Amino acid sequence: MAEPNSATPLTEEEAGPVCCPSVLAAPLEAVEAAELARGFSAIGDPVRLRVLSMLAAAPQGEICVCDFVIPLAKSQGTVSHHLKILSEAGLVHGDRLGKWVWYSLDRARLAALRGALGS
Amino acid sequence: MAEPNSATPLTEEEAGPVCCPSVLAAPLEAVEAAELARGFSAIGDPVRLRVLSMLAAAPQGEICVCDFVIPLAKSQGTVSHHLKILSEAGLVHGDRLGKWVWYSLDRARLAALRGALGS
DNA sequence: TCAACACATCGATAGGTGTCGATACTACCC
DNA sequence: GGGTAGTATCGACACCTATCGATGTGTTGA
Repeated sequence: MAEPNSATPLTEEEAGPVCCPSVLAAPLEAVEAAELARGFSAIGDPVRLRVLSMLAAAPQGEICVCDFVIPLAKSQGTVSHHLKILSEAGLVHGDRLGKWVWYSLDRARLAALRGALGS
Repeated sequence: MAEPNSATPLTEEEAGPVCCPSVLAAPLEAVEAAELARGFSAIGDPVRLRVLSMLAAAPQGEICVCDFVIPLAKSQGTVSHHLKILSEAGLVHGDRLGKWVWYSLDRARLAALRGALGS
């Protein structure tokens, strides 16, 4: 377990300053990797991806919880659960307006995850 | 559970042809969402993100399994497990050369996932 | 042929996750 | 204030997943 490789990886300076950790820039430290992994695992679920795509396509930019239930074919509790995960990942935000909570997409956060996957 | 919204989402034609499903293009169908979710859940793990970043930064573009074990601080069996998941997601490829298996990054596949997150 | 090494696979286990139904919380309206 | 409706949370359950150690598989070299 010693013959191959052994070339030293790029240092932080060689790879440029770390603004937003990128998978392609330099070997990720465990902490950076954990942070990014939380974001990607949030979108690593088909229901949550559909939530994001529905929000992205919503003409007025936001959708209330109740209008997710039928299209997603999930119980209201399950929908709320997924929205909470997306919210904690910073991908969506919920605004209470009367009885309803309107969720909207955080495109900047999504772009940040996208940026971590390339240049 | 009926008052808000009810604006019809964009049809497939209005949103353009579907080449590679994108989260931002149009509401994802369950099948498309499941396909994308498999890719994103593959990179939704800190160990696998570190594998990808190590491969991206490798001067010769490939790393053998044995050289992941110490940096990742995981057992050889666990490393092999993660490489299999990445391989099944099409994100890495392994080439056997003698006793060693050299893994390399599939940048096109990574770019495809990146593309699904934006334009 | 046999020993040594690299890698994959297996079995077991602890912890995480998606899901539901039920319940609690919040806001509106009569 | 009480009923109604939308949302969040809880408890329970089945399933998945990350991890390890052990074992199996394939390759090299003596």
